[in-house]
Amino acid sequence: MGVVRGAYPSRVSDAAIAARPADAGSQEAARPPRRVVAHCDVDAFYASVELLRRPELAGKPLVVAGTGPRAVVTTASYEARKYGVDSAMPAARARALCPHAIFVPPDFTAYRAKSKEVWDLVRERIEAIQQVGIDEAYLDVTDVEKPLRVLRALVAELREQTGMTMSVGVGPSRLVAKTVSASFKPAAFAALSREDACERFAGASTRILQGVGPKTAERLAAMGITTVGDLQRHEQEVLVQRFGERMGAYLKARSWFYDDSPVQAGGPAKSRSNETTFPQDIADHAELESVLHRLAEGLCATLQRREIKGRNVAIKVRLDDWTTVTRARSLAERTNDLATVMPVVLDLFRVYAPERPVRLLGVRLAAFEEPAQDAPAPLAPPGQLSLGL
DNA sequence: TCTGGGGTCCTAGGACCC
DNA sequence: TCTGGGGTCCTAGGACCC
Repeated sequence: MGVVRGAYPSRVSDAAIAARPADAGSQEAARPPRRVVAHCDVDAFYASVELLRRPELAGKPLVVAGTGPRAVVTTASYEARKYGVDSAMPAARARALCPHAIFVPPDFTAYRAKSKEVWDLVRERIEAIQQVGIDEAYLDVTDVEKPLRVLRALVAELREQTGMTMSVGVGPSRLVAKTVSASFKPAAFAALSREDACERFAGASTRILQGVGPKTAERLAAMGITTVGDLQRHEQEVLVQRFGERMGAYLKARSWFYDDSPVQAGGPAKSRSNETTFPQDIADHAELESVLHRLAEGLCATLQRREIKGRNVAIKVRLDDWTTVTRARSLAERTNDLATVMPVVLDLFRVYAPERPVRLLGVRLAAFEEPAQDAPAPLAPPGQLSLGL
């Protein structure tokens, strides 16, 4: 049952989506081709997986969260969200807000398995897919005939075969598609043009724009810009002054929902890390060093399993006052060997030698690529290029 | 009853080379 | 002797996303 959620638009037609600007004799060759992009987002993914396993919990507020004193909420069911519980909130606060909620520790193995089920099925239908995390993906359905019909069928099939409910937003860009699905979920199915999005979301907080996080929203608010409409009306010059050339232009473009970023599958990972937050801060360096050993061991095991080696070793230290420090060193050779990595980790830690209690430690390996051996040839021999004139 | 873990990208400054 | 300007590589911090 492809229910249209969110008040707008009550019905979108494939004909309207397919309509393209007349490109007859196109003098305006610069106009980018019109695209149709969908953003697909599984509703309350972790909580939904838990509900499948325990159907007796259906309709009850469910919170997936760790158990430690510093745990945060990973996902809350929509019943729990009614009480103000939301992702990334400290679990203790969630408990205070909704004491009768059922709290379940996360089971990432199960979520990964269900995620594979979901996206394998989507991939069978749609070629151009960019998965983002475990429960989201962008689809480029420009070349799909009757894209909305196909997407509706996909949503129905997904529900039938996997038990998951997917929200879908459609638009001419990833930005519009994402904003639509996020605004109308759960069980969203809606499409908006760029112009519609500009109108529809003009009164909404700047935070709904992907790319505007808490810090940027705060800086904007200090300038009197709290809504997307405020941002639309603001001089780009002023934005550029405050945020720099690039970010200023980016913010202005976002407010008018201009976005030409392509839907493209991400390449191989660029870094891997392993980090942990302690239930209580640790001041003892010997104890901290043994944690580093455990983290490096786990990281190296992962890299060995995946047959990846890195040249850049880094540690991360978060102090009790929340200051976060990173220290990194590049090696001559790529490695995933604990006997090579660990002395570097220890040296970085001992040179930094935190003077306050530590709440988090992390170890990271990066620079996986073979140093570019097939780099493009220089335009001219270096000798000629160098001191020209 | 403060703030997880795993990532990506951007910026800025310094070293070094030509 | 002093001058100018790029490149690249590297480190550190920060914002953002799921």
